[in-house]
Amino acid sequence: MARRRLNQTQFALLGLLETEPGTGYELKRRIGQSLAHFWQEGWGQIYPTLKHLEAEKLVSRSIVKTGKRELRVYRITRLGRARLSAWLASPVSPEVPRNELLLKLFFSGQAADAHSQEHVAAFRKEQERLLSTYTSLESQLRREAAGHPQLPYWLITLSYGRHRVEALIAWCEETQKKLNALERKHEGPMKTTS
Amino acid sequence: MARRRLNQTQFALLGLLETEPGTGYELKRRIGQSLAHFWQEGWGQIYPTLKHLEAEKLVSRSIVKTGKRELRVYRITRLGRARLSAWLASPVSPEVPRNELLLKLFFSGQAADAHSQEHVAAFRKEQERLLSTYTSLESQLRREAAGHPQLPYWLITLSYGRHRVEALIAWCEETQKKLNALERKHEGPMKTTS
DNA sequence: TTTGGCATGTAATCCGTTACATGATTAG
DNA sequence: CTAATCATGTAACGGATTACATGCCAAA
Repeated sequence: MARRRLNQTQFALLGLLETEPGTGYELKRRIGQSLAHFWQEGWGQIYPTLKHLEAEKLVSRSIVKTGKRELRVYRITRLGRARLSAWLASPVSPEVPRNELLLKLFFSGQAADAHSQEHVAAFRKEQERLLSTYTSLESQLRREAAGHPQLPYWLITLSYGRHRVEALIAWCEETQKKLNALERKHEGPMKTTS
Repeated sequence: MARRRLNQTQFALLGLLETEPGTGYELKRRIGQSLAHFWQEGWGQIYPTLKHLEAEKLVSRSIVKTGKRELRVYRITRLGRARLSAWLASPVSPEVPRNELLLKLFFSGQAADAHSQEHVAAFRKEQERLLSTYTSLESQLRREAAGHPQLPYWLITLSYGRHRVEALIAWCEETQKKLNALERKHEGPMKTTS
């Protein structure tokens, strides 16, 4: 019986299907549009998970013929809705994600730290890029989805990203100063030779 | 030849061994003490990875007998140091971690959202707990490791955590207000019936 | 003497990513 | 005509977590 967990992914798909039925391909596109900054799925997850959800009667599949092509359109079932809301009600499991940047900085004190500066600079650039996409996404949402009942929730997730990246950019600023000072300290003590 | 990746974990171990040799068990303890807020490892990773590192001559193992017991003490080799600094120099790979809380909030607009408030409150509590451990950890570090050459780097990683949780607490505050307003809007329109 | 911490590992499972494989339709 | 996009999957790999299994040693 395998007792597969198929964690998380199945709920992402159920949640998307609750809004509107769709094909696997379309679900992937919708993830890219709406959840991209905090969720990702690959084909290798989506199709097997849909198959699994169907086997458990959490979604149903109907074949839609457009010309010669068969589209497999999935829609959530009553059972699926129940499963989804049970998950929505269950507590969020705490996470301690691994952070490669911090691991490198942590160790860079003992080795050549010539690269910490680059790592922080690259990270900062990435966060600044994120900030600008959040900003434009937000104004786009307010324009195009004004009055949509779910808009407030979408803005909440965007705001999370914004708070986060703003804080991390401030940390970069601070860290870059610290690293510069450390570098000067390594060179400084021998005063002006040239 | 298998071409195993053994990503990340091996570098965490090499980095720790660079500071000081140790047993697998001890490495786990050191991770818990110093990297805990951005890194975790389980037994199932540590022991096989040490074995693998030894096979690749990146660490060496020596048996230390204390009474009847044999301790396997690992130390980093010259080759291991080279591998470590190559990794430290390599760019940090960007990550888009999945965020269960945001996924739940995103979907909660369409289902019973009675639980969003609880989720945010629990998350806030967790962040506040983290903030206080960061604060006490920082003063402890400044006291007990004053003058240690790596101290500035340790403080940098702590500061990351602090910036992050402070921003997320602010987001919680904002979000809780929004959710309260939404709830009132659902009840409000029918004015005072009782 | 028994409990808790030290110490070392294996096995199973879960899950995500990536590569592979295929073919239809549509826009240029 | 041909490139991009729509569309659906499978297979292999990588690696993290969790459970399982074992036994020493010190302190209460």
